Amino acid sequence: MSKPALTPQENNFQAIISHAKEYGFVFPSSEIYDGLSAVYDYGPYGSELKKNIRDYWWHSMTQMHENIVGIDAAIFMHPTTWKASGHVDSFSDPLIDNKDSQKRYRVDHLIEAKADSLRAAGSTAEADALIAKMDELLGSDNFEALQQLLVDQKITCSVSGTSNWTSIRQFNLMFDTQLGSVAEDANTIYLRPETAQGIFVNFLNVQKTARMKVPFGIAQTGKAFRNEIVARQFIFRMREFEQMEMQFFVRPGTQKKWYDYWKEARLNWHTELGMPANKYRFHDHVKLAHYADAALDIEFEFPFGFKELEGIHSRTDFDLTRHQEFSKKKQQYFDNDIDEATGKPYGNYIPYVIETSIGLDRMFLAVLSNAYEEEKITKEDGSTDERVVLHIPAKIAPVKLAILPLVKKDGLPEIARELMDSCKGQFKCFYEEKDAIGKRYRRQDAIGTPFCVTIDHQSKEDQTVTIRYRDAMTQERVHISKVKEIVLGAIA
RNA sequence: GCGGAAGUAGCUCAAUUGGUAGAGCGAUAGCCUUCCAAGCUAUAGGUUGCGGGUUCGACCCUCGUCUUCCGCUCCA
Repeated sequence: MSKPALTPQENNFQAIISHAKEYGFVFPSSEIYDGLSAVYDYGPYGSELKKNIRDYWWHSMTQMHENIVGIDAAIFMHPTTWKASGHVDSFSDPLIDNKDSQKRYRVDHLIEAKADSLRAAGSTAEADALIAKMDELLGSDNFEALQQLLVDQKITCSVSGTSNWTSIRQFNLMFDTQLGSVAEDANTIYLRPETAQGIFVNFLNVQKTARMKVPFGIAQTGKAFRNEIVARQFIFRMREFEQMEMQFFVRPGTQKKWYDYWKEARLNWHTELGMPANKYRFHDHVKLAHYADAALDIEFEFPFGFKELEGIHSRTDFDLTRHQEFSKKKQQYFDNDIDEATGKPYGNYIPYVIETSIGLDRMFLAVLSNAYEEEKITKEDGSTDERVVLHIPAKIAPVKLAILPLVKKDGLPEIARELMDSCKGQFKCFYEEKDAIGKRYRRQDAIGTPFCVTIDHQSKEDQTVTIRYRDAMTQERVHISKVKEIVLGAIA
């Protein structure tokens, strides 16, 4: 009868989602029309935080690495892009319905289940043959034979017990739409399911115009779209999401070295931001995607467990080679560096690629869930109180500084306004003179503002103000001219 | 997609056997002038998720639907 008690973590996740909505970080999309499943909008503070995370990433990639440049490719791409990338063929699942029970299954799962039961019965060889047959038919898109396989193997629906199946259909995870003016047979175009291909098709444009030499990287942030069958867990898995990707082009044979380099470099990016190292771990892929010779996830401990936050993939020369085949345009690079083994230049080759790909929305959720705390505090008189505080790293906090005159008369607002005007051109500030000072501090805690400055009567005498620190709740008196310096020092 | 639970003001919750919706907090404006959510006054805010049905009458009963959460499933 009673619903199962929530674990502290689940409870905390609920609280984070509520907090995100109540304080203007994340709203359900089109909420007045009951929302749209797995689509969310970012509010005033959420959009600032998201932008700051994106900027921090962009800065670390394109400014801190002299050999990485950025691009901003269109979401729409030529349809052949997705044939070359393999998404048209493999980014889809073969589905089948049982006509009696109306249940829908993935065909490969049905067959794998059958193979498992064969193994359990000791018929290992038969099971292996079945799987091999399935892989062959899937690979050749031979759905009729695949369906016949279901019948031959007497695979039935677990609900109805019958094998009264519909025909097999492909469910593609890419969204498609129409583009008016292209040829009849190609007028379906897709919303990109990943941003990477925009980089690959521009490989030579970028290499030539920016005069890049291997090894070099191309960085990009932008929206991607996947028609997930089930999308859940707040902004963790959305149908429309934003990626921050960097493709690093290297000399063939050196990919392992760079894979290891980026594995460490990317983890460092997280910890340098102030995220706790113990909430991260690597997860090596056992089953590799069609394009990779090595792959791992950087997982983060979200309130619902360790989940993928970022991927590091060694994509080999798969993508560029495929684009070369499909476009009939050479995608090779001429390397003038001398190969010590031969004494001659390395010459023409298609570079290998190391990809780092992080979900911006997932990073947002990682930051938010890590920052959220319902903190018990003991007041000076010994009584206890609670505050909700977001310990967002100062660098990416939506608002850096709140400027609060203690009272709204006696000339204090004038001094506060002057400070506001001198700071707001350099970082995001918030001015407020309403309500008791304690209440204003709490409101800033709730949105993660790292610094509050209060102007009081003493400020008029000696030009000092109190600066109050979010995490420790301590404050100190400093000259008003030092405020900007302190904030800039913390967010640089 | 399947199973379970839930939807009343921005939030947390009330509302008798079915009798036409209230409070606290929050918000806004004002007073007070105060260093960690103080106090006082006023104001705004709801076709009870949406659509049918039963009824003289529905937040309440019933059917459908949407959304969210939990479990399974899915996530190259």
